[in-house]
Amino acid sequence: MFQIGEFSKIAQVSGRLLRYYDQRGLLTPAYTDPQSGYRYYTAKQLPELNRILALKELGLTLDQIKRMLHDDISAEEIRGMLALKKAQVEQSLLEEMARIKYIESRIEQIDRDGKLDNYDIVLKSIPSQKYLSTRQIFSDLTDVQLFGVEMYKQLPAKVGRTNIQNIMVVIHSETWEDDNLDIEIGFVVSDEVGKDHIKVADAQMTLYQLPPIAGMLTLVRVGRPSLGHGNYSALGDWVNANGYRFSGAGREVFFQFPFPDREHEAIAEIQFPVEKITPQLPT
Amino acid sequence: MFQIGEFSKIAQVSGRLLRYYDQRGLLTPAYTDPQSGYRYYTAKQLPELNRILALKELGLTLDQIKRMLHDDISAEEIRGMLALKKAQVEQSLLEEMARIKYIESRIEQIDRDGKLDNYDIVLKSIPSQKYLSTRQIFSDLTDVQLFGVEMYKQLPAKVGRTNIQNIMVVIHSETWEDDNLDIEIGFVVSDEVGKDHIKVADAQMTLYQLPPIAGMLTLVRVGRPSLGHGNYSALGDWVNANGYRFSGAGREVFFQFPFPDREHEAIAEIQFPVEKITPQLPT
DNA sequence: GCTTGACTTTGACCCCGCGTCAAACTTTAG
DNA sequence: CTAAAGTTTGACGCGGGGTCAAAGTCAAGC
Repeated sequence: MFQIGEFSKIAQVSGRLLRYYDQRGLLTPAYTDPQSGYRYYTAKQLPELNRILALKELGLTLDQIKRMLHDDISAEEIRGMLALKKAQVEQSLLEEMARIKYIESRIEQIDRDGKLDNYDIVLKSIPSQKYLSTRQIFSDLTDVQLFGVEMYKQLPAKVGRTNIQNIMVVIHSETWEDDNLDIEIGFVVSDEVGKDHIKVADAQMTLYQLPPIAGMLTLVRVGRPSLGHGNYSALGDWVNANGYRFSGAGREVFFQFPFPDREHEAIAEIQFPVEKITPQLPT
Repeated sequence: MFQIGEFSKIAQVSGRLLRYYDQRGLLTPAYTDPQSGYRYYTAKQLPELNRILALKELGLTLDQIKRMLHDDISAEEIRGMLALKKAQVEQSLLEEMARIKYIESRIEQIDRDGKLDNYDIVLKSIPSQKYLSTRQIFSDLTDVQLFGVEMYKQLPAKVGRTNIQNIMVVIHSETWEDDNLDIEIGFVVSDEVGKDHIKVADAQMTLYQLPPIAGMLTLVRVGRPSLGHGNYSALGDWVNANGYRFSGAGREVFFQFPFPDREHEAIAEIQFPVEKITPQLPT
């Protein structure tokens, strides 16, 4: 019989850990003095403790270990738990590898520019939204801007001021040609809106439900849209560096619309749906 | 100006997180109503929040991020922090890879034997210890056992009962030949022991300080030593599966010495110093 | 102006696996 | 028998918030 201190020296663990495992019901001392509360361990408990430590090393939680030790679980079930744990560790391994590449790309960016970017790229998920929009070929960006102004004038009265959220522009053009822009423009609206055919400045606007998007790469641009060309290339760099690819049309959501007299105050979030290129585990 | 709920929807984060970042001084709302305490955010704070989220994605702590944002830190310092973080992530990547191999080896072991082993292998570090021992060539294991019994009879009186810890046996033989065992046997003793030349049964015992060992692979054997041959091969499997190699002579530390009439109650910890084979990062 | 319902506030507890005190008690060596 | 060494329970802390609860505030519609 060893006192807790002696046992902890033999096993190279702290006394606190032994008390904690007692309290959690993982390793109960062979004898506990009812008067003093002193815990006494035997050498036979050393392998029991080692089993706990070995399972902990595998990354299992103490509750899982407790179940494996006390509830008699079949070898098959234990195998399953280990296989699950292995899959989880492999997953986090992939995430760590992505994190390293991401850190590397930020370091390279500092080496190139001598400072951190003034924008940051964030991967989010976007819930389903209702979108009241029209799709047209615009021959000039100014026309797009004017159409936005017109929407701000007319739509609040038609669908209710409180139902209107942000102007969103979807860029359907594959390439950017200033005089041939295939663009969808409209408002993200709340679920209450039911009317689905509304005219704004000779354009027919229709309402539909956008699907949720699990992986949406976003970047906020502050200031004149025309000054933000570097933003798009930054997104391209990001997908290359982090092992993603674009999986759909990009959008811009305007939190502050670029009204003609206040273009420099515009704030927009550039969004691109992306998907991860299936990664390979190192061998 | 957005209320916290609206802002949290735009940014796809919880309101709790925004309040928490306010409290931690990471992102203070553009305006806080002194009467009601309501927080109001502007669209310009969206990029600020995104910067925080991006840095968090890199694995930095909130305190580190706060310093990067507020204390004006040079790009060079930021680069250093990122490089440090990268090294840390690489380290934990290596550990995860080791963990996966370890889990795999346990799964294979279940597939082979249909159940979990009844022993577990644990890697510890061992502090420096004083060792009072003699090294001899024994022609028979029984002689080793009898010498141990003799030590238990004579040594407590000579160095003090409370100073004696466990019998430890170091196996210097490279190969195991039953009739030619190069073995060191003695007691681990407390630091108080000063006498360094003591005779036990015609053998001269000398005292010296064992160095600490950072990586000691251990396994507890319960029962007759002769029945524990599988233990040694299990240790060999472990080092192969986990990318280590043996780096010195093995030992056995007896928590319950195998006295001739109670061999089946013996409990010993088999110890082998090991070192990690330098691992390679995946590319 | 009032009500109602939606929103927001602060505060507290919870998670995990212990490390690290502190104050009071018990055992052990001499 | 005493002093020193060991042990007990209990509480707080960590990191990054999630998840209530109770109370206060705001905006829309009448």
